[in-house]
Amino acid sequence: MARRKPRPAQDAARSAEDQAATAAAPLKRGPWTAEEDEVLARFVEREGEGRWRTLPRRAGLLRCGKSCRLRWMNYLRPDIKRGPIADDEEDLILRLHRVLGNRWSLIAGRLPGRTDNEIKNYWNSHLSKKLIAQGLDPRTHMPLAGAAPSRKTAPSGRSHATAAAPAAADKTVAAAVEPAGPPAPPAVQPTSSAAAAGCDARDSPADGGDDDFTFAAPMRLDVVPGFDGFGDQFIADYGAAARGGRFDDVMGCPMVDDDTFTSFLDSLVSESQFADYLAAGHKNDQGGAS
DNA sequence: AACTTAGGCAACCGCTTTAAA
DNA sequence: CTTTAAAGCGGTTGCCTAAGT
Repeated sequence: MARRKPRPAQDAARSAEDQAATAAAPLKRGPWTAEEDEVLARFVEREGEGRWRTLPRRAGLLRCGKSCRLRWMNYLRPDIKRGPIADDEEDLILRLHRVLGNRWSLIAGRLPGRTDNEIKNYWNSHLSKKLIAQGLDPRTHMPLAGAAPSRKTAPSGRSHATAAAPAAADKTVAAAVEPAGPPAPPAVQPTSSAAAAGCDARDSPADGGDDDFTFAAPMRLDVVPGFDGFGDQFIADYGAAARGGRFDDVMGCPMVDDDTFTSFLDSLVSESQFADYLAAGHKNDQGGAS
């Protein structure tokens, strides 16, 4: 692989606020040192998370706030789980990805101690290749051979450069998947401008979690084993949601609410839990979630 | 042993959303 | 209502290193 040239000095690309926040101090980039880690960890433990923009100045770090937040979230947080992804975690990632697509933060939210970045990297470097080796399209989880050619799915609906320039880590995947031709529609094809504009599964910072959910992207619930009926309703709901609404206000009908969806995600932890979930009567949730 | 290639992963970037002013 | 700050997200980049030649 041709090694990429080091990035040019990108201070010009830094946001104005970042520059202002650091008051002309040259920002340090690249890998964090142990000393920086210690300063940041101590500061966050003392002052708490938040106010990332001004944190570097207050903590005496020559980093931008974004960098500090990322370092804390992905590496320094005390609840980060170290070590390789276990088999059951891998299985759960696969299940969740099959339903959620590239919503790494949502997937990470179901794997305690794992970060979205870690899962994203693991997916790109391991799992996508594993699926390809199994003859499955890593984006749709559908068979590659004989399957309708897959769309360059951009689940978030705002994949700026993705379609034109696949990530380096994804080049193999793209090469393996792309030649098939024109894309296939996702299971739920959003058609409205709202969907096209990218209603996102982004969590609200205020609620701090993944229990506040809107959709724009393909949801592959039809490929979830044992998803007859219940899945149809989910898909219908998601389709409606994707067309601009939320679960509880789409078309004026009682829809699957956020708690139900959260419950469903929880059920993906294992086949047995999923079976329990269905057995517990959630098939009826479509009529009116509690 | 020297060099090249490819994989893994940490870090960065651009963008969007939300809340506060 | 508008503007701005803060936070978060997914995609992308590039460094490091193991494996291959």
